[in-house]
Amino acid sequence: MSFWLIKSEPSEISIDDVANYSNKRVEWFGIRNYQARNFMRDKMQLGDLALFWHSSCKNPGIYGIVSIVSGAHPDSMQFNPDSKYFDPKSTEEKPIWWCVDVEFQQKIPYISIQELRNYPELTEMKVLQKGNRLSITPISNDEWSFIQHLIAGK
DNA sequence: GCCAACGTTGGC
DNA sequence: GCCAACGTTGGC
Repeated sequence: MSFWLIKSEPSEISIDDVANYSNKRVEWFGIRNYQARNFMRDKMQLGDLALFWHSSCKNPGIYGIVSIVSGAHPDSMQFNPDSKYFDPKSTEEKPIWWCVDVEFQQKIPYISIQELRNYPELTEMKVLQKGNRLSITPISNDEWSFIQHLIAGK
C-alpha cells in the first residue's frame, strides 16, 4: 500500500465537501498535469491513503485523510463541454485524462505548512520543495508514520 | 496582488 | 528538437 498527498483548493472541493457528499466519495476529476495523471493512472491502488491538502487559501496545509476507492478510470469532465475541464482533443475511445475516486476517512487537527517545515523528518516532502506545483505527490512510509504521530499528539 | 517556478505551446 | 513566450500554480 502506498501513501499520497493530494491538493485541492477548498473553494473548489474542501475536506468538508468530501465528508458531505453522498457515500462520502468523489471522483478526483480535473487533474490536467501529466505527472499527476500518471500517478493516478499507474501507481495508485485501491486502499491507498492520502493526506488531504488545502491550497491557494488563507491557511494552506493538511486537513484530513482520504482513501483511494477505485482503480483508474477516464476523468468524466474531459468529455463535458460545459465543464472548465473539457478537453476537445480527448475521445471516449482514447481518453487523455485519468483519475480515481476518493473517499473521506477523517478530518485531522490542522497541520500548517509552516509547522511541517519545522520538522527535519519532513524536509524531503515534495509539497515543501521550492517551486513544487504538483497536485498529487507520493508520501514515503517514514513521512506517513511521522505525520501519524504528529496527529496522535495533537 | 505579487512573483518565482514550472509546464505547455508553437514557430523555426 | 530547440527555446522564447505564455499561462498557471500557489505560497507569501
